[in-house]
Amino acid sequence: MTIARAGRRKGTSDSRQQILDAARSLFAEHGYQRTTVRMIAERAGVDPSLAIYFFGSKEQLFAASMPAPSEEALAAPKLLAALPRAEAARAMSHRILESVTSPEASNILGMMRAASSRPEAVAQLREVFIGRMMLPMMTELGLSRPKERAVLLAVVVTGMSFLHEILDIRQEWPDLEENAQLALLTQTIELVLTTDLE
Amino acid sequence: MTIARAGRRKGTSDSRQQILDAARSLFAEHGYQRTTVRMIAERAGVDPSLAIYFFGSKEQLFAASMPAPSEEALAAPKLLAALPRAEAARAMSHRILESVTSPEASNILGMMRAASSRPEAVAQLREVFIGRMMLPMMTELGLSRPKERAVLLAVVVTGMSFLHEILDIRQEWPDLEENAQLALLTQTIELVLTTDLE
DNA sequence: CCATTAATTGAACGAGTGTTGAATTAGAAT
DNA sequence: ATTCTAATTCAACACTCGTTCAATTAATGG
Repeated sequence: MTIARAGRRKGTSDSRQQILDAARSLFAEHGYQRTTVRMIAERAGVDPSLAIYFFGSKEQLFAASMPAPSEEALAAPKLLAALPRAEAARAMSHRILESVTSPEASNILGMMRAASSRPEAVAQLREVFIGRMMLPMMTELGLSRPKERAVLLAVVVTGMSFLHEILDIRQEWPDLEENAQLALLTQTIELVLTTDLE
Repeated sequence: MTIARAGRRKGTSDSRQQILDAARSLFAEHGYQRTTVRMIAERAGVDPSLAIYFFGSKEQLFAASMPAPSEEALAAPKLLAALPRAEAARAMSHRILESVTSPEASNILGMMRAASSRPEAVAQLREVFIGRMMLPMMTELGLSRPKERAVLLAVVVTGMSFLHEILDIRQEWPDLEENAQLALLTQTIELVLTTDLE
């Protein structure tokens, strides 16, 4: 067992990216405060000071680790726009339930939780979550009042994920099956899509 | 300006309650981690060690400071049950928007946020929020599948408050007026109340 | 009145935090 | 080759936090 000596490593290094990945997952998992620079460094297999060396501070590392929306998520609006409206609602609710249920795909929602008590981080997240994900869906679908609809859709999504991830509704109500969730979620989304906002 | 000397004060003291109040508001405002015992003590006008003396630890103080649902909230189900269903939906959405908008009434939702990264605190909050507030409403209204409806209602409420408190949707979309919010919220709640869950 | 207990402060401890500086090694540039 | 810069570790600093301990003052019970 050789301990790592100081100095630059041979060849090219992906330490920077590994720190970024570790930070992203840990922030999403434990929130900002509970995640320490030392934890991030350990998961990245690196010295804590290296993270600071690369990003300047924990604060800036957090900002840099905010997830950009996946290409898949950015492509979704155009795909959905091709479908008839009822189909679009069903597809969206499927996608939402998926992104809420699957543990790795919930990066953005984990980040929302991480940012929830940090006013500085909120604007950036709002831009990503609503501005780049929800709003494009609404405009691409050609709906009236897209901003309002985007916000209301975000209400459903965040509420769903909050209850799912954080309050873990499944543990106490296992008989609330996904089918029932999906059914009502679909209707709710359809409502957001179709309601005439005077 | 006389500085406070050690020793018991004359007469009866409400220090314990003041610590509890300070803790409740600060936890709801800043979350668990960002709230320090020293902050609580300062707001309560008291020495930090007194808070520990009374409650044993910050952990136990947090548990003790969890808000019980107000008597008003507990009385709501019976009041709503008297109304026709459409009226009930409107009344509920009003109540929800109110509780989400007013800064002091959002204690429970602030606590949910505070507890969000602390698994130990989650069960207690779920019991209060869903079990004692949402579920009674549904059963009192005599609806089928009250558990599912309670959870779905909670989805709307938490999502609404999350966006309002945390992402502060108003700052970037000031033109999203409360009327539009209220209109769609009412419809969503009505949907939760009336949809036939197969 | 005396002993006990409750309430309160002040000072300090120990653990953990983000961050810095020096030292070391490797690639890049001249 | 030599110089410069980038990457890396290690040790340490300053700070904050939760908590503890001793001291002090007031109420309470016998």
